[in-house]
Amino acid sequence: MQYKTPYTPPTVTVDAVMFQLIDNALNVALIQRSTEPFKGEWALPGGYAPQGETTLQALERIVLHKAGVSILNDLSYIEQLYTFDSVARDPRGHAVAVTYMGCGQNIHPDQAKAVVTFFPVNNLPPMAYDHAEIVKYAHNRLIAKLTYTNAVYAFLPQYFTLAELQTAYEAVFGYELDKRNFRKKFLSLGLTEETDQMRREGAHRPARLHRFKSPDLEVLSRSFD
Amino acid sequence: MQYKTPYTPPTVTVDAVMFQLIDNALNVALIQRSTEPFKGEWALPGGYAPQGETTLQALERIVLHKAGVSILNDLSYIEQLYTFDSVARDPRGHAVAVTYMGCGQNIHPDQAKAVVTFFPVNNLPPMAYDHAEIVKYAHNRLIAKLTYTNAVYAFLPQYFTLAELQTAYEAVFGYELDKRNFRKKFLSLGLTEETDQMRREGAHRPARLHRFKSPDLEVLSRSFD
DNA sequence: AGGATATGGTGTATACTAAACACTATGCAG
DNA sequence: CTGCATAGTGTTTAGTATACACCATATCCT
Repeated sequence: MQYKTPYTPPTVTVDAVMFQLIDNALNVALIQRSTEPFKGEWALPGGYAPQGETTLQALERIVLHKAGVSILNDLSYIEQLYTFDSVARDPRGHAVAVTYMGCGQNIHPDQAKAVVTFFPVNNLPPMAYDHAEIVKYAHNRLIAKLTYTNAVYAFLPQYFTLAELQTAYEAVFGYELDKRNFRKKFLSLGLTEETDQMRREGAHRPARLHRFKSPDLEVLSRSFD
Repeated sequence: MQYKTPYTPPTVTVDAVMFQLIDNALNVALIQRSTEPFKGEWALPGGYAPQGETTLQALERIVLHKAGVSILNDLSYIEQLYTFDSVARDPRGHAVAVTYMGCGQNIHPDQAKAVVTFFPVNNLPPMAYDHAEIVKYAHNRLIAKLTYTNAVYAFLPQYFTLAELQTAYEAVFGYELDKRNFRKKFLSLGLTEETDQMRREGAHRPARLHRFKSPDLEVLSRSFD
């Protein structure tokens, strides 16, 4: 298609919403901006996506550089979230932000560059741009994902107890579940299997460790909760 | 963030997947490309999104120009679908495509520019780029939307029969529903109300017309089918 | 006028899923 | 050996989903 004026694309940026459980609470990774605009404020890690790289490739490079986290290696699950493009969202001018959401169970920032800080989703600091809105959107998507897929696996280590599993759901959903009903329903999905290992810790009965049969994302036939 | 080389954004394009029911079948609006690449092939209406316009504004302008359809006026529902950005998807070079999906019940292309053609989703022609994949993705999203929201309204006129309503669900889902169970379940959602109007057509008992109480998209508490 | 036709409209029985709810089991610490 | 802290387990009841068949009624035709 021809334009009278030469075609100028908008700025394209990428941002990552990275979730992790810390102390049984759902947390998000933020960085403190070192430059204007919003210098000193908290923001999602992200940056400019140039020609020739996919947005996911750009995000991997940028988040590794700015936050010391490899979204490909440190996250167990990642998906595109939404593309935010209101003209006013960036004070420097029109920017189209392609956002991604992911979850990990043990995000280890490279200590040399570890400027990333985790905040509980229900106790977030004021954030730059429209990033508070993006985090909220991501949280809603995450709740949906946990109800119709096996995505919880992304928060858990390979071997885990049923109590840990339930806690992961509760942290994401934001409310408590009944232990007996939870186990009955979850186990009936057949996603996991018992192992012969137990976890012994503290002055109480040890817990059996379970693991997922498949490491891949599956859509459930009967959705969960 | 600083780059050694000046920042060059990728090309940003927009595409629309517009659904409509025709003869009780789900159809998609396509146009025949008039220029290379893929000249003569069928494609989703779309084009370049420039700096300074939101992607939705750009889409409205482009689809009106190329297909004679106003997505804002002719569609009852529109939402962002996904952003496709594999580097290889456009033979001219890296393009990021922000796609939208919408539904209408009476899409009237401006006849002077009416180069848009509707194809049934289960009998699509070969399509340019990755557009076949995009349509499939949109169809899956649409099925999901109809199960957990009241989005069917977008396919129906203001006054409709329960048979038409059921047909809309069947056309999107791709399978038939039981009439009695359908009515029981749907009516229990309380989204619609009876009117005192009837539709008389053909040699049989007339059907009562219903209408939606609210014209807005709502997420259902108990999802449908 | 009355019968054929074509679609509109309705109910019940059964199976399954969801929700509420409390006690025993077991390893460790003291 | 007792206390403690978490692990682990079943039943009852209510609600939702599924399967399934017949009567109602306006029109058309003869």
